[in-house]
Amino acid sequence: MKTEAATAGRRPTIKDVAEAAEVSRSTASRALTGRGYVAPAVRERVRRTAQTLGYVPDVLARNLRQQVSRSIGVLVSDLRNSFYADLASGISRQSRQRGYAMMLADDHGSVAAELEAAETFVALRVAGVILTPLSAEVSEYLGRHQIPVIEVDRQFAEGKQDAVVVDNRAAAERVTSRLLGTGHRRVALLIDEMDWTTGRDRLVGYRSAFHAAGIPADDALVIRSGWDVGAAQEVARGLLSTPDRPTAVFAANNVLAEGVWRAAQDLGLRIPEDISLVSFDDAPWMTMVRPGVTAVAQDAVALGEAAVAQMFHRIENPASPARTVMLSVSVEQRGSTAPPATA
Amino acid sequence: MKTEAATAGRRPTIKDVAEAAEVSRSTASRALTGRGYVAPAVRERVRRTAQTLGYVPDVLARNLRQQVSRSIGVLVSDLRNSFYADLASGISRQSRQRGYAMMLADDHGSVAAELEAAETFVALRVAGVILTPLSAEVSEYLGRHQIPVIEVDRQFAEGKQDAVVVDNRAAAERVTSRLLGTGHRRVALLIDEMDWTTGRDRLVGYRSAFHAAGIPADDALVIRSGWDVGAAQEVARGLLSTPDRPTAVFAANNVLAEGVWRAAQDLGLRIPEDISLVSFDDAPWMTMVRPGVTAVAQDAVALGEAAVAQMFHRIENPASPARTVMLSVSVEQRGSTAPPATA
DNA sequence: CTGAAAGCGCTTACAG
DNA sequence: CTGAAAGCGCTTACAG
Repeated sequence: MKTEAATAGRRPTIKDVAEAAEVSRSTASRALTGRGYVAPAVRERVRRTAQTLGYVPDVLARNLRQQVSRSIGVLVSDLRNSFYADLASGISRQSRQRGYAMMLADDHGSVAAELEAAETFVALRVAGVILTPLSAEVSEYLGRHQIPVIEVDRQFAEGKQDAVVVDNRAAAERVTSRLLGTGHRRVALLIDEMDWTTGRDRLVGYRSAFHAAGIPADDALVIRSGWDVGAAQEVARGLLSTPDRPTAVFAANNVLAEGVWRAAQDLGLRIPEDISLVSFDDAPWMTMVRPGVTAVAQDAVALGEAAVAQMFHRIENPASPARTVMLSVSVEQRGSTAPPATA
Repeated sequence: MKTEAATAGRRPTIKDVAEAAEVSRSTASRALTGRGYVAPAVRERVRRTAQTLGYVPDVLARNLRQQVSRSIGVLVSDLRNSFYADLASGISRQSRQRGYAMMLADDHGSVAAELEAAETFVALRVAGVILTPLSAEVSEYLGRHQIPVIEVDRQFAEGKQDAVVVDNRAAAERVTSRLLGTGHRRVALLIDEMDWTTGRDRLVGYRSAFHAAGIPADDALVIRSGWDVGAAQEVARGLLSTPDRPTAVFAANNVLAEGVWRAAQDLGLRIPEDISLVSFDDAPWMTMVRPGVTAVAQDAVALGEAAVAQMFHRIENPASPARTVMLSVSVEQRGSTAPPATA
């Protein structure tokens, strides 16, 4: 059974299988897909033939014919950041379980790269896109091309678009309240952006903790930083060098927390005796250092899985209203927080 | 210019563009792809029409017709491990730059999942696959289907298959030699596998350092551990509790190093006074803890980029002999290593 | 129960 | 300079 395909060195197609099994392509297709009738004996013969030829159907061609898509596009900011990597991991596992392949791209923070990746996804006819958006345009663009979009971690068009997020406001309020409750008054917030829902809501939660405690919040303690460790370290060094330095710092994410940690080391400040530290986002190093760093822990893998679930919900109910799924977080209480020395 | 596509709510095809621009599909195609002749005025009209219709060509259909593939498959062990995430990041960036989309899957250590993912890649007709192999079968399987394979980090068929790795032997010898050179005699190797080239070569390097120094190696100091932090921590706790405990531990990867670090903390052992520690693989936490951990640093992003380069080399030179690319590593000397107390 | 024909969205020799 | 026709690999009503 030497087929032409084998001789020519090209991949066998269904035509090769059909010829070798001496049936038509129609029958071969029905035998292999299991859709439509075919005599049991014939089906067996076709399947065996496919097996021996090493035939693997071209699912791209199949999908084209069936006018369906079995892949999803995933677009995150930076795979080297463990938060996004975990997210991708959750999405990957969950989507493969449903028989969908994952196309992954990262935009390394560039709005242009983000849009370019979105265009690629449209051209690839993915069934949907899960992304951590950098701009409002990208979701709009994909929506215009009728591609379901799930925003994860942050949202641009709150309530207009499906999203999977955590309750940033509540979590920020919770950890800030704890600090205030143990006697801290000068609690600084180190933050790198307030344009996204993440930053905005964390700021709001921080402020409402002061309000709830009846303590006036000092806006000078809301410190803006660049987004990388070096920038945060420098800003934190300045903040912690002032005579009336805060007694506690709430870092709005794990990168900023790393900057604060390093700055405290640089200045010889002891944690928590001289300064308490809380991080939004947990990270592996926070349990390695002494003392451990108290952190708001998001389960990024679960976030990814929930995004996939929402995506399929959307695909099955195209007309249902936009939904925002909120996942809970946990606060990992560690040694970096304690009552202030002066209290 | 209300097209049928717009009215029906389906995506515009080249047929819609052609009709709206009042040309044939052939001409529309030539105008949009730039291949083949078309009158300048006509080309402009077609392009404008496509623009206003929001036409995005289906690249899957195009690739089917052209019998080419513009995607690569990537298969790693676990995206949540920063080494693999960095690898994927390098591959992603480099492949998009060449106009290829990346399909990503992770096998979470399961040989069955690995093979399943490989089958999906064949069905998807990827141009090639880059993977961190778990078994010899997967590369064989892909090879049988004429899909170029690049093995990264570890190899199964050394010299028979393209690969991008680091010189594990040389690096392991280098760090072990340094320990011996500063007076250590009882240097343990903590290792989780010796079936892959990674583990095997690190062991060989460790041993040849002893040989080169003329010091007899004690095989009882080669300690086998499970692959996760908990297992390593337990094994290390046993090792460090013995009366004749080693004066230095060389952990064969970053997960094992974390286990050793935690075990030392558990036992109240000071690093480096009581025990020196070296890790193969750097990790963020190693610069956060005090003292920092001396590590062999592999640039995983660069590894990924090199794998993509090798993949395109292979695609362009299908018959060229298998090539193993070896990337250099650096040794990050930090505070966790010092001469032994008794020296 | 099976096969001939059409067609998914695209490109490309080829004829005019 | 342009369009009709064929065909990539597949599936699916439909006729027999």
